[in-house]
Amino acid sequence: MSEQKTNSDTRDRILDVAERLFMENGYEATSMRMITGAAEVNLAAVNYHFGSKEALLREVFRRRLGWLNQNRLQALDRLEEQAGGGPLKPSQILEAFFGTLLRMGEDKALGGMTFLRLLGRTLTEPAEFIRTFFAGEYAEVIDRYKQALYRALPDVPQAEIVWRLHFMLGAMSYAIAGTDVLRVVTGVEVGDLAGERPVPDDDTILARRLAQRLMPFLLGGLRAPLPQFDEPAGSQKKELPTKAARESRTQI
Amino acid sequence: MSEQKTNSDTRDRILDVAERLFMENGYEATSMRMITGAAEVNLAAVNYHFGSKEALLREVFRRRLGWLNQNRLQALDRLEEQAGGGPLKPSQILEAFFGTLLRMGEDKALGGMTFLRLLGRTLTEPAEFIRTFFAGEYAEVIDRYKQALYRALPDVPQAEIVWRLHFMLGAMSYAIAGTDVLRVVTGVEVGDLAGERPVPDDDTILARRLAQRLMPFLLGGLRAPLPQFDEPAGSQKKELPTKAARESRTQI
DNA sequence: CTAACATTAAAACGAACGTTTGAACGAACG
DNA sequence: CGTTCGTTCAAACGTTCGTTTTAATGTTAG
Repeated sequence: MSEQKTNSDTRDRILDVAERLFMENGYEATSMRMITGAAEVNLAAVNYHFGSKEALLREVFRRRLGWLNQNRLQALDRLEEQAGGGPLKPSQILEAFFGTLLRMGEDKALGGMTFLRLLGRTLTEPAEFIRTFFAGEYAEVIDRYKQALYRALPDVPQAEIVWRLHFMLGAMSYAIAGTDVLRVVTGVEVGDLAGERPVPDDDTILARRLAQRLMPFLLGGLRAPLPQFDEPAGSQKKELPTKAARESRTQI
Repeated sequence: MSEQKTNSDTRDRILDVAERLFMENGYEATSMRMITGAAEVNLAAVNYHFGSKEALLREVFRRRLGWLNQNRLQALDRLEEQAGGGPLKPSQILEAFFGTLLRMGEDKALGGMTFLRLLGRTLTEPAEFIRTFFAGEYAEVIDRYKQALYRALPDVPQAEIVWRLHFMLGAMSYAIAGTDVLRVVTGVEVGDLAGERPVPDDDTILARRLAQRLMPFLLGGLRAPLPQFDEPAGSQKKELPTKAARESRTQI
């Protein structure tokens, strides 16, 4: 779906270019002159339209995360409504959370894989203003999904669920960032598929493949057997933080 | 003969401080003046001892990754020897790969959690010289472990294994980076445990907890049911070795 | 002691950074 | 027409960046 972006507008051109360059180089390594140069606008345009470089980055994310998290909440609303008060299946919850995100990767109007990669790389940036911003943007969504998972997995300690949500976010972030040592893999995958028929788009294929591979992995991790704690026998562990810290390596 | 007398003071102090500051601020946002100032050495000392800022970062990693990947290889050697030519268990492989890393987090002499966090955050940095460096440092280890996993999971398509190795690396990187929206979790965990007895160290506890929680998750993800491919044409996408295509790409 | 070498010190380099300024432009409107 | 107002422009601001230079200071061996 060819979307006619109003690229004639200075403001949008800056946002689009900044999104790409921040993804390619990171925030610090991307200068205002690189952005305004590539967008073919005046150097002062960023400060005029957004106020500062930090505010520009925030706006780059806001226009995408707004849509994303809103749709995540709606997806959860829909599921809970059709469940009629009962708990959801973990797979449904993961599909709503991660599927909504990964579907952005297939839609260029929503930023496509460019935004997904930017998001994955920025989530680990240590800059304080970035962390603060993300914390605010994600607060409600994370809380809602955490509650949903608590209800979906009543026998799993809540602390354990939070850890695993943490791990799932990491697996996804890293995978969509796609900067790592295994990068070639995706190339192979896409290459294998390329000659079959009229390809929609390399990034679109990648996004679909990624979703297809990632979701079973996440679900398997989420539902993995719990680590063994030394506890009084027959205890019905609720949320209680386990007392004994095991020195021994986990026997998996 | 000559000892390492020359590397005694200034050089090591720079490395220690750089490790911490790169972790806290990222590579680009950490200036030479911040490093030399905190290390209480002259500004020119970095260029004298290491040549450049890039070379400094490489050396920060080299002194840790050398130990890490060497021990990873040794651990794998040991397992394969005692298996006498047979395949290893996936849990053994993961323990060797991730356990070796996570044990660094408990040992201050090996960099402790500071280095682990730095590693997790740097793995997603887009700078070319960083990616190139990591690719070289990890090449042998990744290849060896990939082969071990292929043999341990003969019924799983190799491409799928690589994807999941990818996901596992992500879950671990993100978890040890510890910058994300769920950051509070670790604080709660550590706090719950703190008053118990003479605490080894907050970071040590965190490293142990992390290993204990992460390993079952990774194993669950690795062994999750395979995704079903709903390919329109043919659909007998059994995904056997696909020999030619696989060898066509050079591994990292 | 002296010569040679390795390290540290202070100062400066040019380049690039994010941001600000003040003028110029162009459409809108009375 | 003149005025206003949102936007764009070229130029410069002061600061900080990584690196280099040159001299001073140990340190070691002949």
